[in-house]
Amino acid sequence: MPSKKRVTVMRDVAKLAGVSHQTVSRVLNEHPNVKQETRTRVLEAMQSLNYRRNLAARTLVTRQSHTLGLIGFETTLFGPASMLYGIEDAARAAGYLVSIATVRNLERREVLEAVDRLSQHAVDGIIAIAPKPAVTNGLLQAPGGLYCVAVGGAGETDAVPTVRVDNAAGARLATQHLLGLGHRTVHHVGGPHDWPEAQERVMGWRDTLYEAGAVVPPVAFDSWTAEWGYRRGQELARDPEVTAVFCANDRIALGVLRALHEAGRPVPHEVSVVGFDDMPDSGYFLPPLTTVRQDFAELGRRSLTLLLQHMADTDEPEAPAHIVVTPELVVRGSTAPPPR
Amino acid sequence: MPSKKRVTVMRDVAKLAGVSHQTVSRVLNEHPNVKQETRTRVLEAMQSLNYRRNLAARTLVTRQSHTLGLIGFETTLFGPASMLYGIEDAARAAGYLVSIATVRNLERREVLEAVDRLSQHAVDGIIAIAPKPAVTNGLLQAPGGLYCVAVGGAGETDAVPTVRVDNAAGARLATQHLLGLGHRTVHHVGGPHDWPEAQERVMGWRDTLYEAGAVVPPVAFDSWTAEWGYRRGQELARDPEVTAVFCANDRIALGVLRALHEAGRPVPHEVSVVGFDDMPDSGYFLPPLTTVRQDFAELGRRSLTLLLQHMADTDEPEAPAHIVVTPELVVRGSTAPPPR
DNA sequence: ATCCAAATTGTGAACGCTAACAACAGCTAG
DNA sequence: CTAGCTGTTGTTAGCGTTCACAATTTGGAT
Repeated sequence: MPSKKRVTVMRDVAKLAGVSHQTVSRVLNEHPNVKQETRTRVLEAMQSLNYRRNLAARTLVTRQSHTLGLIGFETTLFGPASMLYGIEDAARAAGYLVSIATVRNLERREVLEAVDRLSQHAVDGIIAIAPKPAVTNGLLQAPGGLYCVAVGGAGETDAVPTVRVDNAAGARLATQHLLGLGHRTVHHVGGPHDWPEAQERVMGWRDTLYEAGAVVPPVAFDSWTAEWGYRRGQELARDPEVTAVFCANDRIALGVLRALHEAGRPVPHEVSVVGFDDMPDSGYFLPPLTTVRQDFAELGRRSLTLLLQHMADTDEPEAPAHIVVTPELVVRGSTAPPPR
Repeated sequence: MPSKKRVTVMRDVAKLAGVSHQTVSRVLNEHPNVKQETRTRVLEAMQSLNYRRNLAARTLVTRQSHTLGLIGFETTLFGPASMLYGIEDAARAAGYLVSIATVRNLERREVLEAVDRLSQHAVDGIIAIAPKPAVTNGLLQAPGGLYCVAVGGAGETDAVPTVRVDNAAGARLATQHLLGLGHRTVHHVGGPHDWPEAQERVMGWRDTLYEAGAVVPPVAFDSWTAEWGYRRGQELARDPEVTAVFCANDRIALGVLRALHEAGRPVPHEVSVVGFDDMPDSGYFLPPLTTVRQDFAELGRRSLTLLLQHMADTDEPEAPAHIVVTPELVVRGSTAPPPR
């Protein structure tokens, strides 16, 4: 009963326009050698038949799907979500669709699985949000002819082109800002111990303290969560020597802020706090958070550009490029000179 | 010079296994009538040749891409991002890949464009994060045979299956909680005026006040941002009658919290505040936010289930299903009985 | 042994598109 | 007037699968 609805195909258009299917194809692909008159005739026919090209057929013969793969992790967080947004935006502008494959944990096996899934679907390239080396390494296993780019991790691997933020520079900015305000030293609340990004931030912070001849307090690592910041914040609040805290990200800072407040140590009058990321609402924390801004969307766009560029360089497999984006300090109300 | 790397195809596997290509196909698709022995022989051949099926060819003939489309809006926010996550997770489990098409603003034209893009890529179905009617309407224009589901909007349209949260019920929960604590009435800070979700929350709140015989204060609408909450919070803080504020979402609540704090009106001792959403860090606001929790990931999963189910019901185009998920109240530290 | 049904395998022919080449027009130059 | 170019169009042959059907084998039951 449900009539077999035949969809219009190239041949139908060709017949209506009185040309061969190949000419239709030429019009579709903007081949130069088509007479203006025929072109319009074909276009009209397409219009009136509401023709849409079958991309599967096209992919089959050209081996190009005009689809890009995105391997993501914890895409519910602000950072990754923004990168996804930036990537998708740029991809659409370049005529690509993006397909996503999320990994639940950053194991090599999962990454390989994601690469496999994407490559079966014939993606033309892959961008991986790759905060840990396992991802970058997994990428190397991608079948030949599949271009990959890693974004947002630390800069260890050389084999895959990467786009990343200079975390150490960001940490420097934060630390220098606090030292510049007159703090004797700066404490740090670390992220997860095994994340290169967290490590780089520690290094930038530590180096800055060294150079300034300041005491380097011990660091504790755990996670990226507010809960961790709260826990660690309670400990730091007990130590009257603590007047400045640099947190590995804004969520941790939020927890620290709460802990300090509850311990009766007003921010910024007694203790200054700096975060990292600049999430959308960090400016409305109590007090508004001074933080290091990463432009995630820009990171995403840059990675896409890099991927496309890499895909275009067919013959020259030159050394993979590495783009490093420098973050900037956003000063708000959570930092001030130390008391007295 | 770069040798034309021929990828292994079904015929290669067939030759190595000493069978016809069709038998290979049967093994691949788990057709029952294949002798156990041949099956293993074929599987071994696949393994040793590292064969991957070409999905484009398969799509061409079966007209099924095993890809689902997701139309998203502002995917950088926590809600949409979580839904995306839930959807992707469930989709993978069901053997589907998810392709995304973000729209920058919720206009009909943009939605149509997104549908078109996805349908050209031969997605088998579309899930739209559809907070406004324009999206749902746009979905109706999808070419025949393309199944669509809308998630997360308000429940107006009947033509498309939907999964949504009972916003009115959530607002009721919040309002009743505050009235139950002894507040004479509850003020509300609205979201964007033209979002059905924002409207539903207003209605749930208003109805509850009516039923309790409480005064219904005026509502102001603007956006979902902390900035708006801050602005509106400053106004409310000036009114000593205000002892309870229900915010259309957690971000607004964050702004309100800051405004109240700066105005010297302690929360919850003088003023109680309730949010909506339960974002990951709401429990670490100052004070920890009492809020209405929506399980976004679950919403995503449910929508995927609904879509698959809808796709399976080939013959019976029965009335579109509407799933309504009830949110729950999470009581934290931002609510207390009114002063005195 | 014989025959029928079921199980297993093989053989074209699509699917809708692009690539490669052939064919034909119109034009310029000799 | 003809050779040779350029611009435009048509023809044929895949791309790698699955589908429909035919062919073959197998396994009882007669």
